[in-house]
Amino acid sequence: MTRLSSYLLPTEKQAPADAEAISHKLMVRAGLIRQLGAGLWTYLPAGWKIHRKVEQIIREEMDAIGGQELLMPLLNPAEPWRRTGRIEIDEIFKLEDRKGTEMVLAMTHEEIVTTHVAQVVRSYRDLPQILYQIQVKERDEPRPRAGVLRTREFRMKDAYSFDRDEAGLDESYAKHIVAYDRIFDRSGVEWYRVQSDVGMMGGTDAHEYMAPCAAGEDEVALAPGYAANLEVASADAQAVELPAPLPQPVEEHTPGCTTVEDVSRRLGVAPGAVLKAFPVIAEGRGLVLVLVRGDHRVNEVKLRNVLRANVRPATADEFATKIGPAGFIGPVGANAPILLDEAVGDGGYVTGANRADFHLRGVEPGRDFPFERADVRFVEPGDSVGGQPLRIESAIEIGNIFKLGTRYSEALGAHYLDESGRQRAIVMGCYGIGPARIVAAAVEQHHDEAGIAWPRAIAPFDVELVVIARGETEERTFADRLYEELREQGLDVLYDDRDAGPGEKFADAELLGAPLRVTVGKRTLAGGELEIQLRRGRERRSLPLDGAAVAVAELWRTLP
RNA sequence: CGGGGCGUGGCGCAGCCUGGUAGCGCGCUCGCUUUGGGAGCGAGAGGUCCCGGGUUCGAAUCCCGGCGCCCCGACCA
Repeated sequence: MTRLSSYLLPTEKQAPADAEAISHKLMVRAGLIRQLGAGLWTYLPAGWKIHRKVEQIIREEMDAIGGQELLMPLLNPAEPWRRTGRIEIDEIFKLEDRKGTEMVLAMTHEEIVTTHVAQVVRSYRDLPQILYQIQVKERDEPRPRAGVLRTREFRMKDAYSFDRDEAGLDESYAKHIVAYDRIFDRSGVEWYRVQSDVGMMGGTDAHEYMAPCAAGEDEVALAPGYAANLEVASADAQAVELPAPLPQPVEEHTPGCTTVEDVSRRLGVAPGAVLKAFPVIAEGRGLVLVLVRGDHRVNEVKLRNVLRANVRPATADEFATKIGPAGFIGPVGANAPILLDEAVGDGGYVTGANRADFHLRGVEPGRDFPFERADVRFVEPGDSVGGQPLRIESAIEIGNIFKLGTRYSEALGAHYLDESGRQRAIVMGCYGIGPARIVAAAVEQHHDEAGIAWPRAIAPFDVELVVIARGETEERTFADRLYEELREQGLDVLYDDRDAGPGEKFADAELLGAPLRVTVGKRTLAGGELEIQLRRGRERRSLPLDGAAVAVAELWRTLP
């Protein structure tokens, strides 16, 4: 029974002054969410309905691949977090109980689920397992932002797979791909599954699910048949025109030219014909000189993965003696290993001369300096993959899947005995989805100047029924009956029975964004036709009064 | 963590510079009128001006300290 006259749906004409993201503005204006503090949001009834619809889709698809739902405490003893070393993470909320025992608020549940599995699983016969929950997570984010997109408390579907070996993990991983593809398809958002960084934590494979939209915090590189997080994306660079080769490097006076732009202009060569020198300190390895084309940028995530070590830019002091003065450094004569980006083709380049106010022309990799080659640059729009042009879009990360391996099982003693009686570590995967981000992404992707246009599957209501009449009138009697008939058709109907004018009702209906609006007024009864508005595109249609409820239900089933 | 901005009825804002009755629009309550795209008239309710301290006869306003929130960047296991 959802009559708007008695339903808590506080809509606003004006967005909160401090809101920036569209989903933030519209979700507040539509009466779905209210803020309590930085990164802390209450879901009001209609907003919570949407969230629950998304959760239900997730449940159904997780169950379909054999996932078993459980529930683990949010409040955790610190001990398992200490055993995996993650107690050190700044984002973890830490507290003490009255006895002074250290506790943490879980930001995810690898430690806890693995602790239980370690206690319970003994034999290879107990594996594999897929366990999941939909539970609150707490993260002390340095900067919560954009409404519900990045919060300090949020619900997350987190799943964990436990397998006998890598082959088993591959199967569990593949199952999650099936489930996730279906979840995001059913939710009605546009999404891409992209390769992502596995990080330094021993993971072997990882993908993220990305929903393109302006408010996104991530960037994805997309080409037909290719999708990757910008952090790890690879592509073929556009060719660059190089000057004619020289028999040996020639020094040029370039006073004050410390940027690629300065140098390329002064020497009259394309920025891509200059080599950008980027000295870094690799943990446990020391100074490395990274070279990329002047029109490219060094990607520190790829660099870290290539060097298998944490990397930071070197300071001028750290490279002054081994290489040269800041602003004029280059590979020729550098006393440091050189990593040359794969996009640097054969030919003569301009590089720093390792002498203040001078550059070298005609420097050829190999002939003039030794190097190792690696792919360490960011891809750029206009690069290509398999001959197809690459584009870069911002996106919201709505899910991720990750092959963990044995990092947690080893730290927490999750072992089993195999067929030959040998003790082995359980091989794990973890799989997350943020339902709130699906909701926000749906708003970002599906809205217009009037408000939200929900995908049918996650809309707060299937139909909003608007009656234009006050008091006991013929229209209202008709609308009351139609309301019941629509409900009998299985539709979830919001009935705007308020004593308000038509303009206000229409505006609120379009703001809230149910896929269909049905209007009953004088005009309806006089004309013998019911007016229907499809929210997407605000297209209007008419249906005969006779059998209207059935026709509305049929129309609803055809919507995206 | 670096940079910037903002805290005044439910929402959006003015007032602050130059100290002296807290104001506007929307919303809310009551009455009458109005009813197919955010109505009209009239009468009302509602504010510790973020908090603490200081200056002053007097502080929303000036000074000091704190807190909160937002945006950009860094970070995001």
